Amino acid sequence: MISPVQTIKVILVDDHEIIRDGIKALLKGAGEIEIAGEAENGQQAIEILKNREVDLILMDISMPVMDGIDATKYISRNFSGVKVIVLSMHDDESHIINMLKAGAVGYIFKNTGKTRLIEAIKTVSSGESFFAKEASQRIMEHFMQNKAREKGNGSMEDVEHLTEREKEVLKLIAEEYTNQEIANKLFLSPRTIDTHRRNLLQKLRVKNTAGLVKFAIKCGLLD
Amino acid sequence: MISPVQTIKVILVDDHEIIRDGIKALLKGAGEIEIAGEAENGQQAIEILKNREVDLILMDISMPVMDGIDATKYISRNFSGVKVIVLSMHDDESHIINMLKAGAVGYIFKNTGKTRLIEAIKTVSSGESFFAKEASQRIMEHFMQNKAREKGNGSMEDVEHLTEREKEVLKLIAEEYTNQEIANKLFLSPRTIDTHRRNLLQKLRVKNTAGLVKFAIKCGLLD
DNA sequence: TCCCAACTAGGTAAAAACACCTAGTCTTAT
DNA sequence: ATAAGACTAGGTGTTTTTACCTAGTTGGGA
Repeated sequence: MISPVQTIKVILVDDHEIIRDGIKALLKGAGEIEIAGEAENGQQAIEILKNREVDLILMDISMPVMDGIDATKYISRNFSGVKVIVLSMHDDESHIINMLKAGAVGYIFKNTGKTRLIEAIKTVSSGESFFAKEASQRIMEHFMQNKAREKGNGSMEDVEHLTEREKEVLKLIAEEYTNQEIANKLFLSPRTIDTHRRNLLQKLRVKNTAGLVKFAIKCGLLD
Repeated sequence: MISPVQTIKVILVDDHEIIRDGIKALLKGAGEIEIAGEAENGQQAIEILKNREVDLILMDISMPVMDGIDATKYISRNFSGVKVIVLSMHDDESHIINMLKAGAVGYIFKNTGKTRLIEAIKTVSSGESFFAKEASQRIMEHFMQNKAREKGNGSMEDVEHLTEREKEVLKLIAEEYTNQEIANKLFLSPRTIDTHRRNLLQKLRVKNTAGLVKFAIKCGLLD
């Protein structure tokens, strides 16, 4: 049986010793939390996990050798019992979302107070997730704008300027046919397809086949 | 000045009176939490918001007249200071993700204990988010597998066989870069990119750049 | 009638992609 | 210790795409 006042074994992962010391000082008073180790990068953190029993990791993002994203990705796949809380200075969406995708279940900032930090550790340790205000907001924005993008369309006006023939050619390009093959299908010269192709590149203001295909998909020219 | 022991004004939204009473009983002891109102559906909840000052809403999902998803959507857009915690019986991904998209910043279950409930209210009230264990897991699953679903297409399992480098190159190809440009970005030889490209063509069983781009979009490597 | 836009097609070149090939280094797993 | 896979990169050659030209035909509208 697990005692209800079981200590939470935490390791700190950050390449700045001063920050690690600061966190240690903050957690000194909290009786149920035990600092079970420290690491300067993701690699070292994983080494510790192999040898010690750990409940939770406070993980920085930017670190040499192995950064927090890769480390978290590895840990969440290979040590599924270990929770990762990101302890970051960055509140930009990409960092937050990347850490979420990597498997982090908490995200707090380095200016967080003692009470919040302990609250976060206990919350995550009991299976919930804990995202600080700014992190929450970014996650929300990510979800919302995703939804907005589903119906909104970027440069959709451009499709209006395409002729029927051009749309036909564009569709076949996106279906992986070469100019020669398209010419055969449409009973035209390959040079004609080439001309259509160049006009498409210009009208849609894209660089190459990749851009054409993306546009074709965006306009729903394919199934 | 706002007092540090400001009470949190909460309203309960659920179409079952018994459940509302249960919650009220649970929150009786918590001094800093005040039940500022009750509603049987989203419509009523919004009416209350127009007349009273409210900090937080405990919101059910399935309700007559106006369900929790629509209500939360409206509230998060029109009463941005009001936090919504979902109080649900459902732990399936679609409910959780839909409420997230609607703007909920907390998700707990109806079998949650008193301590957890109060913890959740305080956490959300202070600007953080609070997701119960199962909700966290579903959110993680959603992020991880993300576009990995949509299994109607035969080739989706192919993405598993791509290496990190290959996915990186594929992404850049879809972003309209040439091999030379990709090589410069990654500090590699153009021939290496060429090799990756050919391996991608083979692994994904597509004919050319168009096929690569379509695959990249299909498995969400872009955006 | 005349003009315009769409569609067609060719010349010439360069750049890029595609096709087979080999092969070294490095890490990880057995 | 060995095998396997990832990542790297080169050789050689063909096919395709991209670029910058010109230019003829057609059908519909001013």
